[in-house]
Amino acid sequence: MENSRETNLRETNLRETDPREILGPIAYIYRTHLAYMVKELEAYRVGSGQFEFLLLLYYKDGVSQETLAKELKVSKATSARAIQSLEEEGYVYRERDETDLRAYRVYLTDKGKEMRDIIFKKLTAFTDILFSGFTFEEKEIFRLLIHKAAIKLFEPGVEPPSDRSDD
Amino acid sequence: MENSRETNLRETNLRETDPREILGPIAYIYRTHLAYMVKELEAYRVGSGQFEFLLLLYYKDGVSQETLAKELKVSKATSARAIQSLEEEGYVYRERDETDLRAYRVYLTDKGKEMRDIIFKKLTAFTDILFSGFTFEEKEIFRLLIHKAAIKLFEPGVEPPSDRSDD
DNA sequence: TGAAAATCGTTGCAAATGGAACTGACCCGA
DNA sequence: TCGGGTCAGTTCCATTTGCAACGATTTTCA
Repeated sequence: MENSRETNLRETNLRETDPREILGPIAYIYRTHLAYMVKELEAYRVGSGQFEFLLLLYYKDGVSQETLAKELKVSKATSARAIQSLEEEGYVYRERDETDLRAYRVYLTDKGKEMRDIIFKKLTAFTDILFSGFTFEEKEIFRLLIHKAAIKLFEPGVEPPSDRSDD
Repeated sequence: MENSRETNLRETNLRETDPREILGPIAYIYRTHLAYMVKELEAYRVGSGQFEFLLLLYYKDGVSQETLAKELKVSKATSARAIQSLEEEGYVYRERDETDLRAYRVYLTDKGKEMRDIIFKKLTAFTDILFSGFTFEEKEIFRLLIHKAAIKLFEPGVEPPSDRSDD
């Protein structure tokens, strides 16, 4: 909002984007995606919230439960229980952080690493449906824009917009 | 989309889009959005899953619980309980469908209609954060693309991709 | 027409989730 | 160094959710 290029456009903000047209599809895709993965990974005893932790570990191995919670935007209680389940199923193991005895470091087991291709195959099958009819450019634009949007939420405390003086 | 301009490009589908880069941000935005709305609507005793039903009723008043469930991609049990809560709080009321005595028709009360501006204000505040730094064109492109993606999931039965012969 | 199948809604049950309280460990400043 | 504040993790409790079974109604079709 601090650059002035946009404000020079003659029809910049005449029409405000309807928030339902953004958040509705996001919720719909999220729920469909979740139900899809639950069903696909049921045979591996990987529950609804758990595969996202595996996905995160695939490129950030050895992080703490709290880090996982923050990156996935779930409570640390949920993170603890998901890791516990994954540990019981043999997908991850935990070691105490030697430099911080409060924290664990969560690592993938061989079994956990073997799930990578399986999970990715399921995810790709889903995004193939999602993106059927998209050109490659459209996929890239979408990827860039949704990333650009999501990182706006990443700082803690974006959510409380103001004092609730509007009611 | 069916034009062949893209297939002439030399590097069309060489790189497959990483599904995590799509579904990760979607889950993150969804959870942040949900937590945000729960907190903002707590004072009105509108729970986490309930405001989405109100949003749907704002442009589809008088539909059945099952229709609401399908449009929001939740179970009909969840839909029934959400409507029950909204009814107890005085936001909606139900009438039996005269032509189908199994079904209800869910209508907004005056109190429910009054919530519209409040909910929209909260939603807009959230999308303002989400879209801060977006040009108007980017917002529109994003809106179009996410809608285009979501409707791919709308047909029942898209999720089961095939027989599970991959494990 | 009449029985089987499908549809709408409800409820019991199990799983997932967040908030808050709690324990143990770390950190910072007087 | 020691005491309060912070942080990682766990657990209790309440809420939310989906699935499956069920009752009541409607639809289908032979």
